Amino acid sequence: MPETTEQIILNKAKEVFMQKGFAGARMQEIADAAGINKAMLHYYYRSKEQLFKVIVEEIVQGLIPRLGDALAGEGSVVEKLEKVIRLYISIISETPFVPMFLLHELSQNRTAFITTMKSRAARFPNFPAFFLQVMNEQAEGKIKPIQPIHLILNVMGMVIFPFIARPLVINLVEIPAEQFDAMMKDRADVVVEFMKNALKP
Amino acid sequence: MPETTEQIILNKAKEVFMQKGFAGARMQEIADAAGINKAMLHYYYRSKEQLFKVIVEEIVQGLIPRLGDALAGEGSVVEKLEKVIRLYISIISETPFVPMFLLHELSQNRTAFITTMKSRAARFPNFPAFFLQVMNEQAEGKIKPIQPIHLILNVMGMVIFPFIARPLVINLVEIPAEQFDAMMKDRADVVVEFMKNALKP
DNA sequence: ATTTGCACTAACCATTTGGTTAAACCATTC
DNA sequence: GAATGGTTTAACCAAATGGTTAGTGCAAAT
Repeated sequence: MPETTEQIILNKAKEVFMQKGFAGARMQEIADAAGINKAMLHYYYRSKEQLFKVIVEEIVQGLIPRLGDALAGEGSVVEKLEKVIRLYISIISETPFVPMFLLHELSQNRTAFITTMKSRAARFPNFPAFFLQVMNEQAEGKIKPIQPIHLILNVMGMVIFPFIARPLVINLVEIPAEQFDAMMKDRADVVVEFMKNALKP
Repeated sequence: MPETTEQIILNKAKEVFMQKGFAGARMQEIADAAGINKAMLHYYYRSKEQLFKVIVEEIVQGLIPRLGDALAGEGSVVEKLEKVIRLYISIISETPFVPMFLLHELSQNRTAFITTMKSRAARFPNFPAFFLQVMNEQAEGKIKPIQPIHLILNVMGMVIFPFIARPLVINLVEIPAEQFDAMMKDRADVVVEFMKNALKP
């Protein structure tokens, strides 16, 4: 069964929005990519803003809950962080434009965008509980002392940065794309080990 | 002595471009911010593209050489990385939009932009030499084994990520801006220690 | 005093861009 | 087979946007 026009539009729009951002995306380009008339975009999704919103909701929907799951379950801090690292690197590997897209749009402070994200991210990972666990394990001497927020910034930074810095590494450090991508296969293992070493008391 | 109009334009354009990106920036907005007629922008800088180019050149100029210096001098791997961490966190703290701006524009693959960056970043930090040093110290057992490229991705990720994720943390994790910024004051110390622990053999 | 040349503005222009409309197409229903 | 209703298109529209132009103001040079 072939995709419905509505679906085709959504998929193509996702590609264009993710690579160009809201400001850089053109309705005409989306229509061309979808192989349909520009009027169809408005027929199904009313406006650029609206289409954008639907896409953001979809993306966030598929991203936040899984992070929540990884942090909420059983396991030590190190075990949970390992889960988060492996999970996110594997997700992002399949949709490498997502991080830059979300972070860039977030940095624009478009209230509509932030509202949309908030509504979809309501059940945002249970950070407070995780922060407590970090402090407890530190008190017990199981891991080196570090403020929880810094810890997750460190981990998320190591996980996400390579994906958004890929063009920088490839174009300016001039490492060939294939070599870079090959290297990224080991990335999860490397980050997990780095994190474990850094936390070992 | 008051700033020249040319300078005012450049400064205001820098603000607008850095916060909105090339696609999101409007010539009219720059003109308004500079308190002058839109025609002046073209009088001094010919076109949006041209103005953009000048700004990128300025930004890159003030960024790359200093990284080169930090990596080129004397000192062990850990000492050099500590220098890089402290240097970049202090630079970015004063111009927090720069990383997102550069990374986002880079991700757009606008050839003009990449060419401009390349020409200004020609003397890019002497990475090969640093990579060698890393491998030597590993062979001597001075630091834990890790592929050099992963090591710098880890460090740069920890340094840069917090700045580009600031809106995410503030808006979605709902940590107040002041609290976040206060925390960032310790950031360099935290990252340095994390890195040292992770590399300690 | 007149000319010269740079700085500057108001008004304008052409193109792009998001969005609309009226009509055509086409399968299903009556 | 005519009517119905959702889908699609070509053509169009108004606003926004990057860029231009003709001319004004004004200080320094002649």
